[in-house]
Amino acid sequence: MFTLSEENYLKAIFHLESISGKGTSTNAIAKKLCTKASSVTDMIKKLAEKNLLIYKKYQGVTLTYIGKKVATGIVRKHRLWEVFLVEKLNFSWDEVHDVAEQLEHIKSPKLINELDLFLGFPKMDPHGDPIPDKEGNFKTIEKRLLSSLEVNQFGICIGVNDSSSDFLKYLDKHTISLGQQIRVLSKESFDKSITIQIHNKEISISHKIANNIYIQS
Amino acid sequence: MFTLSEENYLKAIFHLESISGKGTSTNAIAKKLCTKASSVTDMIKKLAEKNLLIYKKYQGVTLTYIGKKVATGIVRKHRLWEVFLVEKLNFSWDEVHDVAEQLEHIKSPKLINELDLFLGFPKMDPHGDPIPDKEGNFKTIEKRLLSSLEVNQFGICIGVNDSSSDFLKYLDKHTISLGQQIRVLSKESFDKSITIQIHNKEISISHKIANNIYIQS
DNA sequence: ACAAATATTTAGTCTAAACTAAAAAATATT
DNA sequence: AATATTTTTTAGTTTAGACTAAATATTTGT
Repeated sequence: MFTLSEENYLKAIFHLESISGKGTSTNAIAKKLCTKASSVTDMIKKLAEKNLLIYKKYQGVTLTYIGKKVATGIVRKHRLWEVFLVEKLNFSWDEVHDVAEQLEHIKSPKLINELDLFLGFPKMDPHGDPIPDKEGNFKTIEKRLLSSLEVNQFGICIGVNDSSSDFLKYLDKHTISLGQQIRVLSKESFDKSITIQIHNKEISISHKIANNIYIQS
Repeated sequence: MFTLSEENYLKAIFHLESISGKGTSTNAIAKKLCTKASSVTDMIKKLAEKNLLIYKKYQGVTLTYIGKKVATGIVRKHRLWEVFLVEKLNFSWDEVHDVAEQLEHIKSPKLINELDLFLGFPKMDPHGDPIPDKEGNFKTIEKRLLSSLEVNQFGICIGVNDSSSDFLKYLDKHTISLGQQIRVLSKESFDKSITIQIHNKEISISHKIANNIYIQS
């Protein structure tokens, strides 16, 4: 159906679109995929030919309905495999990403639907991201960044913005995980670092960390 | 480490070698992979460069120790994934091959070893083929073709030589499966077809069928 | 042993997907 | 508005892995 490369472009564009809510620039795609803008131009022409996205020179791209379907299909596979790895194969949440990047390209509708059944139709992956259903539909739940909480406010950690191994290991070290209650004790205006209470312990985290943790409040 | 194409060549050569016990000709590889001899020549030069096989012009190839290790690694992955598909995801034995062909190329030592553990270290895949262990070792059990049995001899079906969906569906239709006892009732010299008894039923099967069923007797 | 048939290799071409360097368009700055 | 900067595109290369057609080895048949 689609090549590995085509699928990776569609997924990247889908993510960029869902963050910005707008069309996506050539440069943004290049950055996301660690490639060059000229390579992106080539590929988006090809994807436009196949009606997966709308492209007008110098004006970036927008996924078509079909393009979005394909992209959510890949996201669905990625997230279901992550659940499988954590729940069945003893992977920790910082180990799943690279393997899931490979598994998401396996082509077999039966495989992924049976996997979904086997896992009990999970709604979230190990990082708190929603798993699209067979039709590609998923609800994005209300969430805000920990960095946006005011002093003395609190909320439940429900997701992370960065799924890199380094970041997730940092969270593990400080016993921050999904479902945990976090209260903001103080905010430092100088470097925007904040002190939080978690598990009855107080810890200080940088703005960058707080900016990658999602909270439901 | 290795490309998809390189892995497919190594696996094909490994299979051809283990059938013939000898080195493998360019043409045989081309046939197995449905490609052209000239493409094979190109690739085996590359694999020889990487010390995965020994190649002398016009003399075919033989896998090196390393080449065999890589090949058995792929076979191990293929067969473990087949077990997973059948035991956990409700696949039938005629549905697993194509998906396993994709899954066998996923690169993650942890993934495959955890899968092995999750499945309880199976020794056989759904077609009766042995699964290499972590080190690539596996025992090939004594087996003979059903077609080689004499009249009134019997044995247990322990494997198949052809894993194509068509063949396996044929076996399902005639209730032939692994572990079944089969007795040869008569052999027709005209077309080499044989009549067998299985499940207290008598059925007649062609030589080609009998030649693709392995028996332990 | 020699011709015929078959197998293998070489040489050159094609495609997908990347790249660099240069040109062109869009945006920002003064 | 004119210039500078940034973004995007074009044009031309590169690499892996396939291909065809032609050349060369090897094997087979008489």
